[in-house]
Amino acid sequence: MIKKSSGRRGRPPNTPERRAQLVEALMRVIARDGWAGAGTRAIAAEAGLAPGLVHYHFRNKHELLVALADELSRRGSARFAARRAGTSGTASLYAFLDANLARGEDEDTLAAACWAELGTLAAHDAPVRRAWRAVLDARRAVLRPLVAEATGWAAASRQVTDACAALDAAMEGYFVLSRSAPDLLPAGSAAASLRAMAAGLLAHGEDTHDRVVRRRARRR
Amino acid sequence: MIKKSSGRRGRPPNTPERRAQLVEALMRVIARDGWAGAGTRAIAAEAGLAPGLVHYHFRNKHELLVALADELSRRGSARFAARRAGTSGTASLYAFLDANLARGEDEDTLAAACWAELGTLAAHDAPVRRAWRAVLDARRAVLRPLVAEATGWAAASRQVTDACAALDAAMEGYFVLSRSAPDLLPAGSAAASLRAMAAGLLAHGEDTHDRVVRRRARRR
Amino acid sequence: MIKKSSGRRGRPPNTPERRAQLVEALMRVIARDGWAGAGTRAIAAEAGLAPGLVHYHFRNKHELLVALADELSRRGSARFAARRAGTSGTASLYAFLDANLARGEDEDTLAAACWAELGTLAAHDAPVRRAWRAVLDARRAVLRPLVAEATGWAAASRQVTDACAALDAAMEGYFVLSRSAPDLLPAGSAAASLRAMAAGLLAHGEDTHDRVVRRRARRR
Amino acid sequence: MIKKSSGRRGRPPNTPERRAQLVEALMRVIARDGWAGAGTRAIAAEAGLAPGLVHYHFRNKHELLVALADELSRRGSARFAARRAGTSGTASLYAFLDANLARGEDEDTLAAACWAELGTLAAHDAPVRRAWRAVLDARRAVLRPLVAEATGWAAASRQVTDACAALDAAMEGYFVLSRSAPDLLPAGSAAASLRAMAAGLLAHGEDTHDRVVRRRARRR
DNA sequence: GATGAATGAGCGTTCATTCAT
DNA sequence: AATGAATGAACGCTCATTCAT
Repeated sequence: MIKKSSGRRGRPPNTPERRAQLVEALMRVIARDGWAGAGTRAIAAEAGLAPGLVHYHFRNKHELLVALADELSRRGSARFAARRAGTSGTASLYAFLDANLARGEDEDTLAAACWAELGTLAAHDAPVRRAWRAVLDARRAVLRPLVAEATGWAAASRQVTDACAALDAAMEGYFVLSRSAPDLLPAGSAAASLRAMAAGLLAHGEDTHDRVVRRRARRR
Repeated sequence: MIKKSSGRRGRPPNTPERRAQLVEALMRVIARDGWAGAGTRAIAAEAGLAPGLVHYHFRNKHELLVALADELSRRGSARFAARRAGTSGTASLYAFLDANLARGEDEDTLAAACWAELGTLAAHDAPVRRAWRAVLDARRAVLRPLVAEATGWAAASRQVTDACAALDAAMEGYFVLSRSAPDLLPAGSAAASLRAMAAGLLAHGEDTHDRVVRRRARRR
Repeated sequence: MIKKSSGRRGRPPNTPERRAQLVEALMRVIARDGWAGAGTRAIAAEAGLAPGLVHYHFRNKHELLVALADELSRRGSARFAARRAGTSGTASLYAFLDANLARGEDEDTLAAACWAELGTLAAHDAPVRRAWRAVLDARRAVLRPLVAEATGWAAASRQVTDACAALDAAMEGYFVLSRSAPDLLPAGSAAASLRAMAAGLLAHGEDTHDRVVRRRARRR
Repeated sequence: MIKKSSGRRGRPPNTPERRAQLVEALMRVIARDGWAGAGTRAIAAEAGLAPGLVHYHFRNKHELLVALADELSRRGSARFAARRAGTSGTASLYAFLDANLARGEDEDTLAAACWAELGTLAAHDAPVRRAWRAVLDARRAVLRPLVAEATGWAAASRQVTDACAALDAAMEGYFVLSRSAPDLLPAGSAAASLRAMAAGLLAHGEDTHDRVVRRRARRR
């Protein structure tokens, strides 16, 4: 039971810190051993806490996973915010992609590994899927206007939707490959290739856009 | 050693059929419940066989997983072979991409789901990684010349390597998303977007290629 | 197929050969891996036969173990018969002890290992105990008159019984130690020490005998 | 590393008690059903505990077995210490033999049965062999000076070594026979016969000793 | 809040035994 | 007689979860 303040007596609640501590430990364990290696005991040990604490501060493992998804979301947003500063148009879009895949000081290997793992876990576990999906949707809410701005298309258009999906997919795939076959990804190639793919998508959408517009014009 | 007599009489072996049957069952179970749900008992039940049979026909679970990787490889090769017939140049490349992602009669949802699962499993399990990687390498051996042919670049060049990696990543990501968030992928968008991204990669490589060539020219 | 003659119709029964073959294989497996390592498949493999044959020629594993006990008994009797030839009195007794423990051409390491294993198995398995006990009783029937002859005591006397038990125990223990701690038994020490222990038993019995006789005399 | 906080509060550990409880249960199960019957579930049931607890308090079954060996060693030492009090020379040696085999208040049937089982297990299982052997060596370290004192021979001499081995073997064998054929061992015969055998060994060694001394004298 | 024991279901695997061919 | 597949119980072990202290 998460008793929040208790007024006077008793010790001060430290549940938020403990939860953060455990989520942090979970990230490290997943990055090292995958979800299969993330038993409650292993997580607690990684956090330097007693095993029983996991279920004291989290109802169950799902909740811990959901908390992890939130943390990943926060980190991603922060990275993007830092990179976006002062950009606009296509540059903003590239800043978004770089925030996810570029090597550098703000690169977050742990988060990438966890995100890849979550993507697969989400397939079979409804609560996890909901949390993972929430993050994805939040990210999409950021990405969509960027694509719209970079192209001039309507944010709700099919072209934008498809391009966003494609970029999501490419990023997801890079996360997976960078864990399971890192030697296939020359350092720095991911961010550059992603920009190139984005460019291809925009150009393609452009063509489609033109065709659609022309077709509509003809109909009149 | 007495040669097991080798006389004819006796029950005829059926291990190949059983192995295929079990691999097939494993695909269905993984597609439905993920690797975490693919216990030996569940696999046997899905195949309609007794639990003990799994370890009668496979030395252990890893071997079953390796057999699955082989099967995925075979299926992928077959799909591509069918789609490639009579094409050349960029069309062959597109045939390759479509073989992996296009909707249609030859689409293989089960295989895609398993492949996504394998990609994550491979990160923490050396034997699985070896099997998975062998498939990836085989696929790369097919993809590389296709990209080279479509662009005129040297097959061993950095541009080709990066483009292949990018296409691998995009496909990988589409597999993940199509399981965990299928509603985000409008039917048919994957194959089209992948072509667009490929085009972007080729154009980008073209630029790089030109720059490299020009730089070399200047050096003289 | 090892079809021997076929007389007329049907094949000639070869169950006795097969049984011998399997018992022989069992001895080797037990000597190498102990009873715990003697699975039916391992036994069949050691014999170069198909797994199913074990239960074709034996009702179950117990029966195989009983057959092993018989075989051990036959071998022991044969070794003693060879060594006894032309001896009498104490020499016969020593021939008996040597037949069980002396190093030499007729030494049977496999049999010794199996006998040690059987001794422990017999404790918890009634059918095995019966077979093992039968062998022990047969051996006792040989040993008792030897002790009686070497000492002049009545074969049915308590002294003889105790001496036989002590010799049985010492032999049993030597079998165990020679497997689990062979380096503690200097080559050749077993047979010599056993003779010395036997001598001690006979002398002790002598004392007891005298005391008993004297006591009886006094009573009159 | 965060030091697990080490605050006082929390459930007090009880692993030592539980381990003792489980070792005790293991002894009973082995005495009743042998090692083959000593599955983790059976042991836990005998101890009145949940099955999972076995592996909570012991890393694995081997560790439990090693703990059993330690316990047997402790019990044997205690019995001997009690019987040895105030004795010297041959009487101490007899006290040692009686501690292992005499009937009486301090007799430990369970321990004897387990020791017999361990002796056979040790043959094929390296970790068990190490534990069993450690006990054997400790016992030998006690026995050797006793024999040396009772005879006046050098503790490191071959005669002493052989005599110790013979006594070890005899005790080992009595343990086996007392389980698998108790009716062959009249109550009380074991301890008496063992003394007699020991006497025989000492006398025999005496002869050998004399012969050796004489031979050396002649050489001069 | 915190600790570490307790619980029991489930996992991969082995195995004696039975059965179809 | 022989072969090799089939069966299901059991094993050692792990784990999320619960609970007493």
